[in-house]
Amino acid sequence: MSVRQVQTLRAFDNLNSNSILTLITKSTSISQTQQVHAHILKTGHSNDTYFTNNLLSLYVNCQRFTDAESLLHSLPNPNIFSFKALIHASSKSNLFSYTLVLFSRLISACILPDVHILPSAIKACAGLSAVEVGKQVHGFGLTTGLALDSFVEASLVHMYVKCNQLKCARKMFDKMLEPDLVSWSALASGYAKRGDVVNAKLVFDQAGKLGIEPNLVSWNGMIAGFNQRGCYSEAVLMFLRMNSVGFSSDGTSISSVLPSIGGLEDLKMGVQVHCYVIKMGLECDICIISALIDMYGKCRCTLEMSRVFEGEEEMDLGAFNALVAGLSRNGLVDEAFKVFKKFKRKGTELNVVSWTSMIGSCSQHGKDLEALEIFREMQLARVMPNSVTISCLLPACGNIAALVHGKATHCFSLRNCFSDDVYVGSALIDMYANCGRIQVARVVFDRMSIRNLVCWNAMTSGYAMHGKAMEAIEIFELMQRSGQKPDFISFTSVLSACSQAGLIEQGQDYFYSMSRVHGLEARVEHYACMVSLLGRAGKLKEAYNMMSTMPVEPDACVWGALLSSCRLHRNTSLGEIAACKLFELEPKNPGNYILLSNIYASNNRWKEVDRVRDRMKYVGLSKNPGCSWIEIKNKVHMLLAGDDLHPQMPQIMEKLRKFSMDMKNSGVSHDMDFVLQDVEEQDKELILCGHSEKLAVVLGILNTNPGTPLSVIKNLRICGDCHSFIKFISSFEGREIYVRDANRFHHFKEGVCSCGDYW
DNA sequence: CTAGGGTTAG
Repeated sequence: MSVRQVQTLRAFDNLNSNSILTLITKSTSISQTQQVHAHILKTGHSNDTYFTNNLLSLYVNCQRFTDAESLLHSLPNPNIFSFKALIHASSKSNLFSYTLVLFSRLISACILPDVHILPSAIKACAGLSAVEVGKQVHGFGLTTGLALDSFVEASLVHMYVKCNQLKCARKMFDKMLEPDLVSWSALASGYAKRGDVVNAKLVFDQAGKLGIEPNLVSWNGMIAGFNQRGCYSEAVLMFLRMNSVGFSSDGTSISSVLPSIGGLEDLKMGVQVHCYVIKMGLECDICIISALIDMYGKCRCTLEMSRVFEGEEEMDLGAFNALVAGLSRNGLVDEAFKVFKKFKRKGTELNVVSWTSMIGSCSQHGKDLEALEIFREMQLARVMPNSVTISCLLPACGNIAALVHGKATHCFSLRNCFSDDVYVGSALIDMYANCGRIQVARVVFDRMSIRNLVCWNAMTSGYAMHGKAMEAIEIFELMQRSGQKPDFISFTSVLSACSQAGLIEQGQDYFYSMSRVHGLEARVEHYACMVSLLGRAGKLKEAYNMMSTMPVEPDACVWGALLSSCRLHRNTSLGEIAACKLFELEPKNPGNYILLSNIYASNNRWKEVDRVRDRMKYVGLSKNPGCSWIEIKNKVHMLLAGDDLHPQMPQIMEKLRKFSMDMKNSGVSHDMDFVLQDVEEQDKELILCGHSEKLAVVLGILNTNPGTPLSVIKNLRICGDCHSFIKFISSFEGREIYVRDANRFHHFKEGVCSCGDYW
């Protein structure tokens, strides 16, 4: 003990206890508190509730909750004041569970709480989202009459808003004798946060009638609420309205409205707000900087975005995260990765958002292996992933059919209780479907307690991509019966399922119900499904006619669906029209040339096959190793199609034999053996064409043949439909396979992948 | 004892 402390203690000796307490009640120094404690013990006041309560408050002031707690325990007869300070302080320090423990101990000690303690307990319920406990406290307040206090009423409104029980909050608010500004603000912004635009506006516009004058916080709460819920235009309108009634926006208003401006991609307004920020000298506010970067990123102004970032002196993680997200949003994944690596090297402590946005950026841009690698690094860096991280990582596993990693990620989310999240659930369904495990996808789907549109769509499209049309339709119908309205994506999946199953009438009914029943205007991908639906059934003319009635110009997917159907039905005239258009739209896609040459070959028109080959060379596809193999591919196609009944089969076979000879002479192997031999050549691109089911069988053979080291194929391109692909992937039972073919997944996502489509 | 408002990842 220092000399000074001894002197202080001596000084205390000369004072009576009362004067000590009045002298240092406001003390926050722990040493002084301990000295007083020593003095109380010495002077024999330790059993005196009055003195101990005051001492307890001193410990609370010093944030020494454990010391205060042991004092509380030592008291033989605690009273309301013994609890008061601890309850208030613990609630203020967000130690909500402790607050509720203290509150229940108070009740068990038969001490009646007062109107000051109740709000703290209610605040704790709000903080814990413990609405059931909150209701009990409310009930207690009603029976004791304490709930009539305006502070208590206001805190109840707040609690119900925080617990998302807006109906209770509204009832409580309407019952208040003197509705106050704070409760009113909380209620209105609560509605906004929930996306209930109607009620938010209703309550907000009640202000005048209630004699409430909105202040800056009220306006900001509304803007932030609408922004959080994605009601971008409402947020911007609030911001404009606020300015028009003479409120000048502060940093909070700006950082809340900027993401909405970005969401609306309203660059003009974004720039205006940026100017205002500079004028008001707010450009040093880190939240505003992050929001500005985010806004410019969403408005596709990557240059301006980087300039705002570079102008910043102190490196802020939020700004860095916004920059990475902005770069990746604009397709500049490599740039994003560079920035990410630079900051990692610098030793910047990256948080979950940084890691997650980098993982998401990779998995969305075909860098799936990198996404998995970054996830591994993230764990090494001991940053705890959350449900968003998992929902970004799962598509990476699905994209490359990395079932082992997908399962590991699933286990990870089970261990960490992320699997209840709807986004994680949907991503799991998608991943299992992409890995050929549709039954597992269904189990995940069935186990979900809450389902949103994304889950239903994932399950429907999963079944559709597996060719399980009846199941896809069943899910689609179940979704509507459960009260979930379908959107564009739901229809794409169900139409694609109908097309695969040849359910023409049902598909047409769904198609027309889109606008008639659901008020959805059919998009180009829906037309592609319809063309495929009709075309597959041999109604090529009808399909072609439908294309001419489309409100939008048919794109490559629609023409591709027609060309595939033409190949299926060996229709040269329409096939030529479709191919001609496709050569214009995507001259570098070898699949279109292959399909057309298949049509010619199946009609025994070999001169035209040669012409297509020349054309391929002309557009620069001759370097494509697949190009010189076109005859073989045709041959494989014919063999697999098993088209023995083809009227010109003998001639075709003759021609094929000749091709085979040529191939042999030029050193290229032929027949079924070619498939097995060629895969042993490293780095070869292997292209397989064929009718889906037959192709799937071949791929199965190929894959299970012990002498076939499939791992040596660096580029495998399959011209088949989704059945074959799925079959291919699922035949790798227990083995890991990585498939990189962004094109295929693009088509999958669009949902127009149909029989014979090329990807 | 004095409540209500901010950025970035799906």
